Formats: sequence, structure tokens, C-alpha cells
Amino acid sequence: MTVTIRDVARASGVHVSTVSRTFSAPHMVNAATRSRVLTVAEELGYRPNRAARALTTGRTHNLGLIVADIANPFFPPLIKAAHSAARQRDYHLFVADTDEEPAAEEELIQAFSKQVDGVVLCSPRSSNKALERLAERVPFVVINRRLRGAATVLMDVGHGARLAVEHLAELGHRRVALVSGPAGSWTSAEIRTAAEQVPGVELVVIGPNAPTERGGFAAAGRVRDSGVTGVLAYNDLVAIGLIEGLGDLGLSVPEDMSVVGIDDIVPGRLNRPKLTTVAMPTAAAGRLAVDLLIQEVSATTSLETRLVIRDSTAAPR
Amino acid sequence: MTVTIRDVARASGVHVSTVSRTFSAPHMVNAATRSRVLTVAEELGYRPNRAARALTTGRTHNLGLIVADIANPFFPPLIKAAHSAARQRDYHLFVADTDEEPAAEEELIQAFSKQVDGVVLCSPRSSNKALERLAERVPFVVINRRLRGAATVLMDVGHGARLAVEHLAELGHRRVALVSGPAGSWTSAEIRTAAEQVPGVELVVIGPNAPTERGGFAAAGRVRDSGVTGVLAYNDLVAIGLIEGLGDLGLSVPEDMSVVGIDDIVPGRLNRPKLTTVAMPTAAAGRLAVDLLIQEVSATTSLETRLVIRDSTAAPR
DNA sequence: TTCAAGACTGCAAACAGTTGCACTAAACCT
DNA sequence: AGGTTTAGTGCAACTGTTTGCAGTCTTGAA
Repeated sequence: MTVTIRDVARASGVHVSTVSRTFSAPHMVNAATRSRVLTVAEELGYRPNRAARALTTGRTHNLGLIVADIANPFFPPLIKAAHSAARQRDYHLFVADTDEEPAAEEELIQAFSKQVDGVVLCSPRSSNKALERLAERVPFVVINRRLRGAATVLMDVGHGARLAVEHLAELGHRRVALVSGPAGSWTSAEIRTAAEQVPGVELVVIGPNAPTERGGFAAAGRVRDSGVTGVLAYNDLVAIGLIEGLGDLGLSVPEDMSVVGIDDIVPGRLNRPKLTTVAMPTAAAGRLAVDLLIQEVSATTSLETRLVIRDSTAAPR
Repeated sequence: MTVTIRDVARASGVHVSTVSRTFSAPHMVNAATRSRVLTVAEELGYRPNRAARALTTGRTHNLGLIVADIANPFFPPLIKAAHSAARQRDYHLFVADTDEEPAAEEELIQAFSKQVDGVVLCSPRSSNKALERLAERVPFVVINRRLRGAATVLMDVGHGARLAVEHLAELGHRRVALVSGPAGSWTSAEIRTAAEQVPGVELVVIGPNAPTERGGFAAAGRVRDSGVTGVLAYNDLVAIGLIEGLGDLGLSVPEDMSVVGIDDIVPGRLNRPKLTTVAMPTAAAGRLAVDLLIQEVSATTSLETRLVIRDSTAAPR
């Protein structure tokens, strides 16, 4: 039924090992033989069976990618970039979704371990010790979290937050709100410390908030009452919700209030007003993560963020 | 290093075949033996190697999912649902992106063929004959395209388009524009024939247009000049672009013009005005597709679409 | 001419499981 | 009691490749 290495061997009058070598170590076989084998293989439609190959070599040429929520607009560009980087080196990519549950995350890593050469973990929710234990079973690289013993790709949100607040300062805003994220969030803390360091602006922290549109919407009242003229939101979803909430309170953006988000997700770009935001290098992170994985280097890299100025910020009234 | 079936066999004093059976055919082994093997396996941390298993059984317990563009907001909910359906039955999911290129699509199917038990293809761009040839190498189910010999999941856009135009009619619109999609598109044709059948409204077709925000933006002038009071756009991106374009021309939605989109992507829900749109059952389609694949049934199913009325439609002036 | 060194190629043993078949022992019938 | 079924287990062949080792045949050098 399916054509194997043996069929090719028989049809081209050589031993299977020679066929094997023409595919996995071409330099070891005579040019003439090689081309004969190759044409025969082509005619027969032979393609090496990767499962079988994995059995002896221990390398599957598969990678795993685990994210918290595929449908969260933050992730698809990362997934896409990771996929393309993987394909470029002839790897296939398993994609998995944990639905934000740490248990699912650990289970997934376990399940992947025999089937992949490595997995990239985006903003994992599991405990450090769980991850360290799992790191022994399969190599992985972590995005947006520090973890000893694993390669790490960080996106420098702190820098982006500083740029954002500086941008507001330049526009003339002196009192700025930070609509923060969930309580324990590493990112949220990072944003806060960076934002606080900008000279000349007084920062009022409003939160914690759910990292969603709804969270932003709910914070609108407190933002209005805080007497600020500009706000930095935990992420674009929060910013979008906030803008809507402010609208319901009769405040328009950017005329009455400037708002900047973080992440640069598609909906922010499409929204009206178009959201000024901190662009996260998600695509670069995805690409880099799989490159690190394939080369099995264990570095920790930090990627630059940048500010994208659109229509949701302006000088204060 | 890694613990194999033989280690478990030795440690529990039975033959490997018994261990094998306790995992893949538990009813064939004595309850006492089974539980002993199970506890030993647990202690040793044994997990069957799927690659090896695939070699003999021919079933990999992997599925492939091929979409045109992972980062297109239309797909992530489908991917997520497909993943969750797959996991439920203990399958893993390869996800791949063709970047809209038919050649990549065919190459991907080929590459997957030995590694998966089936692949689901979303709105494939390849030719019918290419697909039919590939269908012999690996079973697949196709979403949003008719293809003989393959299971098919259709989303009934026609029905949705009719609902949309009827909605506009009920609001009092008598002359409605259809801002259509790309020239050869099956979907676009489907939408048009359905929309034309609604009694009491005169349909003017504007297009073809690129299926993007930009395409919608560019069509704004023609829409204004066509003397319509409502429009049905090829998809949400087009609708969003159109709304922006109309805004630049001084027309606001829904006061001066009603706009309804198709797809119900996240940005439309977040946008202001919130987009009235035809919700495509993408999640259901993804889930169903993998279910069909796993059960290897070859049916063709049509999924209902529904109208989601939000803020971008109102009675004409 | 002889020998060593390469360059190719073949042989066969892995890799980690599954499964048809044969075998044993106990249980069931008559 | 003797024969037949049945449940449980072991044996060994098989899945499609890779790879260390050994063999053959050239080729170049002494």
C-alpha cells in the first residue's frame, strides 16, 4: 500500500541502507547511485516515514507550542510566526491551548514529551517547580517568564510602558492613571515600576482589574473620578473596554481623555479611535523561540517593544 | 534513559505483550495483573511511545489542521475548537498555515500524510483535482468547500446573507448595496444569490473588492454614490473598513448608513459602533470537522448561521 | 608490484511497540 | 471422568528507518 524504503531499494537495485543514506546522509553515497535512487523514489512517490525515523534517531522533527488561549488575539501572530520558522527548517508544529489552566499545561507537556523535540511555552501559568521537573523530560523555551534551566524569550514591556508614559508626558499630561492587570501578574508589576519612573508625571494606579474588555469597561468610573487626563491600560482589550466605558459616561477619546494600550492586537488597530499602543514583538518572539529550540541553545533574550502612536492620544484639554 | 515497555515488563514479572495489552486492550488481561502492571508503570513513569505505536498500528493519534492564515481573526476560534475536540479524544493537533498559497497547501498535506490520521482543510485554495489526488494519501474533511470523496462541513452563508438583508428590509431600507468579495469566490457568489432573493429590496452590487479592511475602505465612495441606505459587506473586515471610509466622507453609521458584516470576528464585536453581523459557526465547524475525521464518516453537513444585531444598523433617515 | 587508504555499499541489529498464534490451566458440560 | 470451551499469558514476527561494522573495489604512493 504505502511505499517504503524497501520498495525503493528493490526498484533501484541497492540495499535499503543505501536508500536511507541518500536521504539522511547524501554525501556518503556515490553521485550516480544517489541520483538513480532519487529518481526511483520520486517515481514511486516515496517519502521517509518520520515516525519510523524518530524511533531510531530519537528526533521527531516536531515541535510543540502551548498557549493559554488560541482565540486571544494576542497569540495568533505568535503562532503564525512560530509555525513559519518551524516550517523553514522542516519541522512540524503541534499547537495546544490550555484554556488558562495550569493542570492542562502540565498534562500537555507530558503528553508532548515523546512526540516532540522541544516545546515552546507562552506565559506559562504552572508553578516553577512543576516546570523545572518537566524540563527534565523535554527541552523547552519559555516566552514571557523567567525560568532557570530553560531558554527564555522576554518582551520588554517595562520599556514600552515607559515610552507610553513619556509620550503622554510630552503631550502635556501631568497626571496619568495606570489601569492595571490581575493581582499576581508579573507583567503588571513590570509595567507599574517602569511607569512610575517617568519624571514629571504623577501616576495613579487603578486596579487590579480583569485583563479583559470588561475589566476596562468596569474601571471607567474610577478613571473619570481620579482626575487624570491620560491613561495607560494593562493591555489593548482593557483599553478598548475603557474607551467604551468612558464613552458611556460622556467622555470621548482622545478629546477628553487620552488612552494608550499595550500589545498591539488587531482589534485595536481596527477600532475607532485607532488605539495608540505599545507593540509587542510577538512574531519575533515566536520565531526566536523555535530557533532557540531547534539549535538547543539556552540563552535568555530580551526583545524590544515600541510605541505605535495612533488616534487615541492627544494633548489634554 | 527513557523507560520502555520492556522495563515495565521486567519490573512487574510479565511479558511485554501483557504490558502492551494492559494499555491498548485492558479487557484482555486479568484484573490483578493489570493493576500490578499499572502501578509499576506509574512508579516508573512509563508512557507508551506513540511513534513506536504508530509504526505497527498505522494510527498516529495525530490530526492536521490547515488554514490559510492563522493570524486572520476568522480562524483562531475554529482552531481552538478543533484543538479541544481533538484533545477530548486524546488526539494531538498539528496546525499549519499556507499563507494563502495553494502550493504550500499541497506540500503540507503531503508532509502530513504519514504523520496524521487525517487532516482538516479550511477553505482550501488548491484545485479540485489536486485535492482529489491527495485524498488518496490521507483522509481529510474540508470546511467551506464542496469536494466529492471528502467529508464536508459547510457554513450556510447564503442563509445568513438572506437574514441580513431581511433585517435591513424590516428596518425600512429599500435599496441596499452588496459590497462583494474577490472575483472567483464561491462564498461571494453564494451571498449574492441569496441576497438577491429577498423581496422588497433592490440590491446593487459593488465590487469585486479585496476581502480586507482596505477593500472596504476603498469602496466607501461608490457606496455613498449608489444612493443606498444600507449595505451588506462581504465580511467583517470589509465592513469595518467601509465604516471607516464612510466616516472620512462625513457619513456616520448607523445614522446615515446601516452596515452589516459577515463572520462575527472579535474586532467587530469590539468596534464602535459594534458591528451587526452574520455569525459563522466557526467553532462548531472546527469541532465537527475533527469529529468526522476521527469517526471516519464521510458526510456533508451544513451548519446554521445566525444574525447578531448590534449597533451598526438602524432605520434609514 | 604491493600495500594502504579511501570511497561505497551491504549486513544486521537496534528502536518501542503490537498482534496472530500457540499454549496452559481452569471452568463448564454432559 | 473426559472433552470442550474460555481466559490469560507468552512467543516471535513485524512495522520503517538508522547506523556501527565489515567487506569490496579503486586509486595513489612507494
